[in-house]
Parts: sequence; structure tokens; C-alpha cells
Amino acid sequence: MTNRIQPRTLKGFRDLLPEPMIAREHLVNVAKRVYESYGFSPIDTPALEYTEILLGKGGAESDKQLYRFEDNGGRDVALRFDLTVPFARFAAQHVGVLGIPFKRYHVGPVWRGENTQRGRYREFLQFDFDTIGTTDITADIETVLVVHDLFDALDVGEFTIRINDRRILNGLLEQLTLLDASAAVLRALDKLPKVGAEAVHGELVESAGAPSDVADQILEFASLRGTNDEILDTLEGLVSASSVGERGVVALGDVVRGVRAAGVAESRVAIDVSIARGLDYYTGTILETFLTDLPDIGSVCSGGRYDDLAGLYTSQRLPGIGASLGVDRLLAALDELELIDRRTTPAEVLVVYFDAERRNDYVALARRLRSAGRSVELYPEPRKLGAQLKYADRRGHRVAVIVGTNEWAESTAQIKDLATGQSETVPLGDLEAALAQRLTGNS
RNA sequence: GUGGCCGUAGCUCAGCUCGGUUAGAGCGCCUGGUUGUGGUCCAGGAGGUCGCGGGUUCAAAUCCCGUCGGCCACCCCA
Repeated sequence: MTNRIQPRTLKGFRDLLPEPMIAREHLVNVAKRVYESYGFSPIDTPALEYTEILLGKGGAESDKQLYRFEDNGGRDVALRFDLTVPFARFAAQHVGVLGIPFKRYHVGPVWRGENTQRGRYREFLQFDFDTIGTTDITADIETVLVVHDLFDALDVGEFTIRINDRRILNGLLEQLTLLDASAAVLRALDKLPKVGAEAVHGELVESAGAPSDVADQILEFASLRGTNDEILDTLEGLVSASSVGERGVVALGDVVRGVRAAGVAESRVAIDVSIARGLDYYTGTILETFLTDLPDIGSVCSGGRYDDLAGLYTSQRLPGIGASLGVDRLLAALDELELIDRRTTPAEVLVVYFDAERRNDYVALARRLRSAGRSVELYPEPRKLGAQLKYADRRGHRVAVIVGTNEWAESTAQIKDLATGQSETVPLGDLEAALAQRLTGNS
């Protein structure tokens, strides 16, 4: 009695109440629909893996912030920190039956023991899709289209997919004999929008060992502005001495033109040669997605092309491309932008329980409406009408169905629209049809 | 992980600098305004281990230490 355990959750781990959960489910459902419309198939993998699977042989654990421990059988195990590495293992293990090319989507929580911040948690949901087994640029084009269609369908305001090709910067660095420092250069460039050109210049000189004039060239390159076509033109000249760089420019051009040909507005897909993607396994196309109204929260969907997904686990070469939707970060952004639906009920209809003598009739009525395809909540006890309407209003039911003593006697029902306050009375037998008419178009 | 700021009712916060009467406000919640219509209005009411633990003190929400949690920066990234 006195020694109660304090209810609490771990740092970076959260409970989700109905309101954010309904919003999250919506995001996931839309993403699922879009991914499936492109032919991606669902898969799942365990949350827990052998540590060596996640870390590889080198075991560069430091930056992965792994949740790692010994399981009950003494195995060295860890929680996955993304969905890509488990997919690599999965692909290596199952290519035989899957065949290639193979397209999958995968939604699930991942864990990283890093410090929390706005939109950054220790347990968060990712929703990935990947196409493996092809190096054709078509997959790159469609990957961008998937991301585009996803955010278009999500209805989250304007957004920009920034795209780039890893080889372009590498080509430039090759020309500048700075290729060895490419990781440091990428890291510095990633900060450009945040800290500005001057600071990045400093970091290029200090961390990447670039001479000052070379740092200037890199910055000039990273600051390229203009239409996609203009940037492509400029890039061709800039990396002409590097075959890798040239291939990158060609590929980027193919992606841009392919996406354009598919009818996507130019404003939504922008070449940005400064985006780098920290992950070093990307080798070609890379992309990041930013919300126009809240760019500070960072990329909400990122991805890119890799030459060899599963080289750690199999000799079969599995090139591919994919992207990861940061569901929880996106949710945090939507919350800040006040774009989250305030409803806390999935039911569109509340059946008011008013006449205590008619319990079984109410239960039957609610069930009848459910068979007609409606989601229906029956208020669980007879109570003052006002209280029930207030309940419905707060929860976000769209309509209340009121059948009281008078209605039962006349075999009618009142449908009250909670948003407008207006109501209409219909014959009980026509209730399904009347509701269908009022609720069509809404989900 | 390192550093900074913060933690008081369901929510947003005041009080803490200069320790001391029953810890306050707004919003929200509940009840009522003669019993079948919510979101406005009026009246009343419930609700707080002052994050948690320890220390200093006659006395701590107020000072000190630790811890847990949140935010921010670094880092990394979704």
C-alpha cells in the first residue's frame, strides 16, 4: 500500500495516447498504401539480432549507440538500430526463395541509446522500403516517386525532396586529391545549412585537411543554386575530369528527368549537392525530405542507393536503393505544426443510450449499423443526453444517433451532426442509408 | 556519452532571488441552473507525494548533493 512503484517510462521511450496513436496509424496506413501501389511486399524481422549481425566484423559500436546485452542463453544480442541492416541479413538469408529483383517494405520500431531531443527518441518507428537486385536507374526514379507520392498523400503541407548523387562529390574530391578525406568533408558539408559557410570552411581546413582555396572550391560547389537543369549543366563542367563524377552527374540527370517525365512538380524535387547522408554505405543517388514549414526538425524521409547491401553476410552481390520514413519524427513535426487530428476515437458514430428500458434494442441497433460498415460506439450506460453529447463532441465522433422513448415509439432515429449541431429525423429502417450519405468521403 | 537550461494540480504557468501562516491562477474536469440535446454563460466542487531520494535547518516547493525525466548544443541522424 505505502510502497507503490512509481509509474514511469525510460528516457527516450514513450507512451502514445489515442490522439497521437491515431495520427501515427494514419501515417502508417497511408505509407503502406503508397508502397503497395508500387508493388512493395511486406516483411518483418525480429527486434533482437545477434550483435555480430548488427555490428559486422569490425564492431564499430561507438556511433551506433546499441542496446546490447547478454540474453538468457548467454548469447551476445542487441536491438536493431535501423531496418536496413536487418534487411541485409534477411536478404542474404532468403534471396534464394525471394528471387531478384525484390521489393519490400517494413515498418517497425528501432532503438538507439543516444540522447533525446525534439523528434529524436531512443525507441522510434521507421517505415522503410527498398528495391534490391537491380542497378537500373529506373529503381532510383521510382524511389523518388514513392517518396513524393507518400508525402503528397500524407497531406502534411509542402515538402521538398532533395536529391544528390554521392559520386559527384567524390568525383570532385578526386580531382582535388581529397578523396581520402571524403567522410570528413561530408560531415562538414552536412552542417552547411546549420552553421553557415564560414564555419564549414573552418572545419574543412581543420578536420578534412583541405587547403583554404580547396575549401573555397568545395563550398562554392556545395552552394550551387538554380534550377535542376542549370545545376546539372554547371556540374558537368565541374567534374569533367573525373569519370566517377561524370557518371554521378549522368545518373542524377536521369533521375531528375525521369521524375519530371512522371509529372512531378519541379518544386518538390530539388538537386542539392550539399546533402550528404552520413551513412557511408550509400554509393549513388541519395535523398532527404524536408517539410517546408518545419525544415529544422531535419529530414523526415531519407535514403539512397547502395552497391552491395549484404556483402557482410553473403557473396551474392545485392545492389539496391531504398528510403526510410521517420514516422515518429514526422509525427513530432506534425504535432508542432498542429496538423494532428484531435479525434481520440476511431468510431464515426456514437449511439446515445437514453432509454434505460431499451438496453437490448440499443445493443442490437449499434450492431446493425456496424454490419452496414460503420464504426459505431454505443455509450455504455444510460445517462443524461447532454453528457453523452459532450462525450461525443470531445472524442470526435462525427454524428450521434439519438433514439429515445419518442423515437422508439415512432420507429424513427435522430441523426445529429456533432460539428454543425444540426439534426434530422429519419425512419429507423433508413438509418444505414442516411448515415452512409452523411459519412461518405470521410474516413 | 559530454556540457547548458528546466521539472509546482490533467495542461500552461506564478511562488523559489532574501527558507516560516491552510501552495496559487487560467484553462480543463465533475455537479447544478426543475429532469430529451454538447461545444457559450452563471454558480458550486473535486484535484497537488511542489519529479524522486538524501542532506543542511527549529522549519524547505524555496538552500546543497545525488538520481530520474524533458529541452538545447556537441555528436549523430529518422
